[in-house]
Amino acid sequence: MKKKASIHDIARQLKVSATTVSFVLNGKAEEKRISSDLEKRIMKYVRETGYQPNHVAKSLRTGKSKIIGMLVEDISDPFFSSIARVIEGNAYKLGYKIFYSSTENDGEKTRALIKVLRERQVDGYIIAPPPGIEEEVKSLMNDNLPVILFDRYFLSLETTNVIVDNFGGSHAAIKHFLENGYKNIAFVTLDSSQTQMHDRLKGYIKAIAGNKLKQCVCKIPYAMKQDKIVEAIRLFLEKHPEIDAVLFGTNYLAVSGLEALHQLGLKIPSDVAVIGFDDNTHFSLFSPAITAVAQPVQEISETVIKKLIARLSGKEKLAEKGTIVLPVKLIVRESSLPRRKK
Amino acid sequence: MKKKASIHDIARQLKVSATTVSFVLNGKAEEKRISSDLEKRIMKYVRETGYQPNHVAKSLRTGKSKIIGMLVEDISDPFFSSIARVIEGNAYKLGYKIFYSSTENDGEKTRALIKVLRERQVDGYIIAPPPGIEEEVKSLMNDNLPVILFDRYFLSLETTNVIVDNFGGSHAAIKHFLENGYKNIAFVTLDSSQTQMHDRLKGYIKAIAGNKLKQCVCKIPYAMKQDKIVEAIRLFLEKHPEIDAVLFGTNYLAVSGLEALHQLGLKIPSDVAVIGFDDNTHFSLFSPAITAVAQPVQEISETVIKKLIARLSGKEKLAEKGTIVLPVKLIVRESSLPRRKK
DNA sequence: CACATTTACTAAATCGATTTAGCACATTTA
DNA sequence: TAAATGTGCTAAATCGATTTAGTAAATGTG
Repeated sequence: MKKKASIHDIARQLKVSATTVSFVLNGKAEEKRISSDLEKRIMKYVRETGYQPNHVAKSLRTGKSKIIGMLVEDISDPFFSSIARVIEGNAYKLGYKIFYSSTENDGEKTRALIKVLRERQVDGYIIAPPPGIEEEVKSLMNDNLPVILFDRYFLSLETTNVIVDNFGGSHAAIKHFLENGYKNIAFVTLDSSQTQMHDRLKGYIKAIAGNKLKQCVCKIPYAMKQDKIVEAIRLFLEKHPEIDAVLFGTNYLAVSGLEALHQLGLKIPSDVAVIGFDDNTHFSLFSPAITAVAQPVQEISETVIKKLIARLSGKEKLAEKGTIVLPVKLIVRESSLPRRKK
Repeated sequence: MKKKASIHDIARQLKVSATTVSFVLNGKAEEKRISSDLEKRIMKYVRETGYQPNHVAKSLRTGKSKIIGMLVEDISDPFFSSIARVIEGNAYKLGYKIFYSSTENDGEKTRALIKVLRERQVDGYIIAPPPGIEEEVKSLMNDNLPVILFDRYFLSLETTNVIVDNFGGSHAAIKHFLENGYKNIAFVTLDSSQTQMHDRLKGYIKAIAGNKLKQCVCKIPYAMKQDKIVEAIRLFLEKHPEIDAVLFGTNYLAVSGLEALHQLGLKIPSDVAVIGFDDNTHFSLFSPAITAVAQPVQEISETVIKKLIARLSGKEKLAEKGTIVLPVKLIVRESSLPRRKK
């Protein structure tokens, strides 16, 4: 295992100074008045030896890392992983790498992750924050580090946020149920006060209240295991036999809910109609195919990275703080169509 | 934005040397005979000021980063993302962070990613390699860097590999079809010579040949878009109306295949029975539920991280090279049950 | 009491880059 | 011809940690 050549080794071999090599390598040959003759000689040698600068040393000196830290709730959730994927691709083109990790919506773990990212001098942060990390986010901003929050945010902080129209999404879903003749509409959501869930709940309540119907909300505790969720939803449905339609607040609640309906032998949509908040590649393959409020993954990703890069490159105009709300789209499939008469 | 305190600042404040502070911070106080009095004083001060060592500087000096680089084909594929998730969790407990990225099975992109990881001095590599990066992997090994390959590997390299019994998996799937009365069994796979696909194909061929049946293989080119795949499978099925059962070589081929069957109005399993290689959280919710060859995600993840940590901590015994083959499990659901008589 | 050993601590080198300040020589200007 | 300007390059400081090779004082030994 021979150890890697440093810029000094290069300099020694070529009988020039490390300074000169550094200038050439950073494209400052002209600016620093290095003769194009020497420049070529250095470039040639570097190319031939395959010299790779040590970026750790570079980061130490410059304080920059060309790395963006990204914290999502769960990288194995298709919503987050597809966003991560698009962001990674775009960042890559701009010379940035993405370093992502799952928070599991756990404040403690997230604090530790932010600490690690700071230690590594990442240049910017993209976070779908769990509850209770306001202080850490504020501290990042105090130190003038670029932070973009997405999916949810903190009302108490003046950050740059990229979210979707959660209120409008669930409101439209309920309206769609009503138009198709459903009247006893339940909302199965998380017991969470995070903005995205809060807004979805408000959209539901507004639509229900506006039509003088009865609210019926099932709140699933956070971090419950999949099989427990199925059980909880089953019990909820058994307790409320009048329910003829259900809006599920998240992707995985919908999946668990479908399982619960299956266990109860309830047919979709003739017994109970279903809509999921957040679409899923597979919803169209279910039978019946599941209606969903689709979030614009591509647009979310592009907006997030655009905002972050604007901050990183000092384009203050584009980088203004505030909340960007992207539209959602109700994708109507079989699971919410009018019921056949029994 | 005040700049962060360095170890020298701490030392200056306490009127001791940076050396001493470093020793204390690294738990070497006793070994280096720092009086427990001074040790406490330093620890107290560090705690109170919230001093955070600069890990970039630390990495530069020690050559270690406590970061593991992980390259998967596609982080939004549930197979890879769930493995990433488990590995991340385990590594975290051992003081390592995971830095993962998607290769898109593209050699060029992967080479670039490996380069970045090397520049950042990651301590170890976990790679699901795309074709054609033998040289890079060899180079990592030459430099004595720990590398674990998983999901697929290179026959030409003596690496540590963690894979599943691909041959056995598809062999068992075909056997299951035969036992349920299917005779014209097709295999829809990728046009790839990577080991995992190769072995799955061999398992199919062996089972078919052993029973004197006719082979019928459909090879989908790599990197084809989802809708094109659906079309290709549809054409394949139309061209071979005799097919009464299909084994799909990967998760996403199965999903596309189901869509193709749907478009052709073919019923599962009465017209065509189906098995997917690689299970999916949603397969049990499809109707009919889809039979699948399930890979032991948890076990793969644990084996990978165990092997890597063994190498990192110098436990040579545990860290021996070679290929670990984990068993797969055929999860029988409705899509492969005996057909009702027409 | 002289010498060896132990204790408690530190100065300075090092990792590999970037960057500031400036040197020596050539050329232009007044 | 002396001063000013331009050209081409480099020495040394710096980023913030770790680590080697010590030193001075206290204690132990015969």
